[in-house]
Amino acid sequence: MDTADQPTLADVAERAGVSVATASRALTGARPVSDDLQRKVREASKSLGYRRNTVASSLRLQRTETVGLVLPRYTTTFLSALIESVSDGLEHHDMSLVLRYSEPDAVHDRENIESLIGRRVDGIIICPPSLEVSRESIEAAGAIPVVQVGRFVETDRSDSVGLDEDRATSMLVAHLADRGAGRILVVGLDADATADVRRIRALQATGALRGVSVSAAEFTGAVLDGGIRAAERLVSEYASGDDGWSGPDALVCANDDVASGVLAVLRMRGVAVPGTVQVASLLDLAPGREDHSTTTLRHPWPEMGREAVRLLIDAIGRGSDRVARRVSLAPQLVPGSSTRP
Amino acid sequence: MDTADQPTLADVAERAGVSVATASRALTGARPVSDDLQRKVREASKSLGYRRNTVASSLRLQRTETVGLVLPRYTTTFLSALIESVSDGLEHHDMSLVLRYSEPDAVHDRENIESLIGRRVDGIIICPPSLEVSRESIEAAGAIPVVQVGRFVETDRSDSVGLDEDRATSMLVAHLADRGAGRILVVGLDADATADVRRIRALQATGALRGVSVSAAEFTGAVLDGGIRAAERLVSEYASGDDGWSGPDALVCANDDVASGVLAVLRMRGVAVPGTVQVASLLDLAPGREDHSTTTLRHPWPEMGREAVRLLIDAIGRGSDRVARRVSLAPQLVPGSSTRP
DNA sequence: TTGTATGCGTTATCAG
DNA sequence: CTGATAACGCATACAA
Repeated sequence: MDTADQPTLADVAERAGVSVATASRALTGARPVSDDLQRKVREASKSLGYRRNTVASSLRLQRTETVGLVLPRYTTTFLSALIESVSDGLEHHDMSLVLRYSEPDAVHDRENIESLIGRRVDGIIICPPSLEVSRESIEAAGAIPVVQVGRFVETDRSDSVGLDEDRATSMLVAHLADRGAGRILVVGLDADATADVRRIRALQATGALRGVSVSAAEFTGAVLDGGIRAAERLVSEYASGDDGWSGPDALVCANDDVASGVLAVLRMRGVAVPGTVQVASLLDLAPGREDHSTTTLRHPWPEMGREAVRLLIDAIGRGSDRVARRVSLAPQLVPGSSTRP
Repeated sequence: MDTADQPTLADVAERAGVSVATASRALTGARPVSDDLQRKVREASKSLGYRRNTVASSLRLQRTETVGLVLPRYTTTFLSALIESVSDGLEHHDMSLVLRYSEPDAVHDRENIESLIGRRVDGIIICPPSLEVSRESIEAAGAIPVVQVGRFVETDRSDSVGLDEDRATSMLVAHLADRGAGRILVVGLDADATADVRRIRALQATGALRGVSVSAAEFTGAVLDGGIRAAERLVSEYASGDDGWSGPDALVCANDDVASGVLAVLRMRGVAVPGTVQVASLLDLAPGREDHSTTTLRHPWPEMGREAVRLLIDAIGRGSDRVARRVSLAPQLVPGSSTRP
């Protein structure tokens, strides 16, 4: 049996006793077809188990109904949330998703883009793996629309969607200030890293508006252990005798991990949280879990994915004359028992 | 400027002063081309920024160098590990990955497959979202090779790769028995669910070989809270006075979450772990984290992805005369402080 | 070794 | 409304 191949439109047409043109029109609905032939074609199609060959169609239409998604290979919950929402969004437009991972390495990144262009994807969504390196990859895309998500590399024409960092910090500072904080210490941000410096400055800026002082603790690492060490230093420095506390009245941690470490130590050493010190985190590491032990900021990855798709579809539709758009999404403040009610 | 289009092979050929055939041969290396023309074509190609149109190529070759990956939409770390490893594996073969999520719903599942067939993917890797529903979807793939991964639906021709469940349970029981356990209680498995019943039976079977009794606690849920409740019942039932314990000397939990709950309660109530009772988990929920607080089994998702790709590539190469292969991978035992050294 | 011509499966154009 | 036919861009059988 050599009929293993999929039936073609010609097969359908023959079976229905019409031309391929009519068969095509009947199936796509691009042009009106008489009810009679319409029915015949549909029947023939069904009885043969015909499925349109997307490859041929793409070649003819110069459009693949496909978008490429390029992600750095951090195995985090964030990125899988992003993948899912992008996949979802595309599905609504009957588009497919081709996925590629990139190392933080120039050539590989570039190859990914090239390969996607070779496949003639209609658009690309990329989370730039490296801020120094990805620009030219992105620009290599040329006429095909690109949307950056999460991270952001300055380019001429690409849209981007990211977190509204200022909003994030101001939400958190406001939350603490509203609950009586007057002296905030930042834990787990590295004053030698550009991105972290920006965050610290942003915290200080909003702090100033609320009359709250914000300073950064020495960097001890942005993981659980770093939180533990930072908290132990705090306790040895500020906890005097029993229940006395001359330290900051609020701690802002880089993420939930750090906050967990901090919380564990403070409580173990008898420092009341949130009574004496409030603790909050800038980044929810496990959006799945709904334990409200720490007040934290949930980054809107699913929403970012949706927005990226929206921008991309729009850009695809609109052709080449566009202006770069940047959309920033606010994080969600998830109150927990580490700050006052 | 209407030259926004990508250059075609014809453009390259013209620029190099050769026929398209020669240009094609020079670039693909399918047939020998004189050094001189070889060079000319390469140059022309580079200077024009030519990139082979994969769509046209696929149509001609009847091969897309693409595989579809269909996943249920559980946002777990497991699946992202799977995606990554599949993506990796495919990359080694210069193949692309098109990703689709499926609901546990028949029509949607079927549509995914149909869409992939329409795109003429060379193969499909699928984690069946529902054991009842996916069979016909899989069989709809017809001539194109399918590999199931993680879950397994009985079909005629599809390969599959999964966890070696028997091996998993026996590893865990052996680990506990080697450390003196003689009476194991299973926590967090549901004696009313088929899959769980099989696990319980498997535990009992290996227990019998080692002279260890295995019974299952009443099902209180397979999450943290379930572990807590189960442990509290145990304590109230078996903890007599101070430090007396007449209960099981080992607990096997459905997953790390349950184990965490159990551990917290036991330690809080003064039951020594692993001194009096050892605790282990059947499923490592956060393979990323390296906290060794619980002895647990790490499921080999990355390896499963690799294996799935291997099977698929092989099946694609081999054509239609194949026999269904099933490969089972052993989990990795990660010792932690909840069992004895 | 190189060139010419054909077809992969669809869709759009242009006549009827 | 319908049909014949010409692309889409590439790779190969066949001829030179």
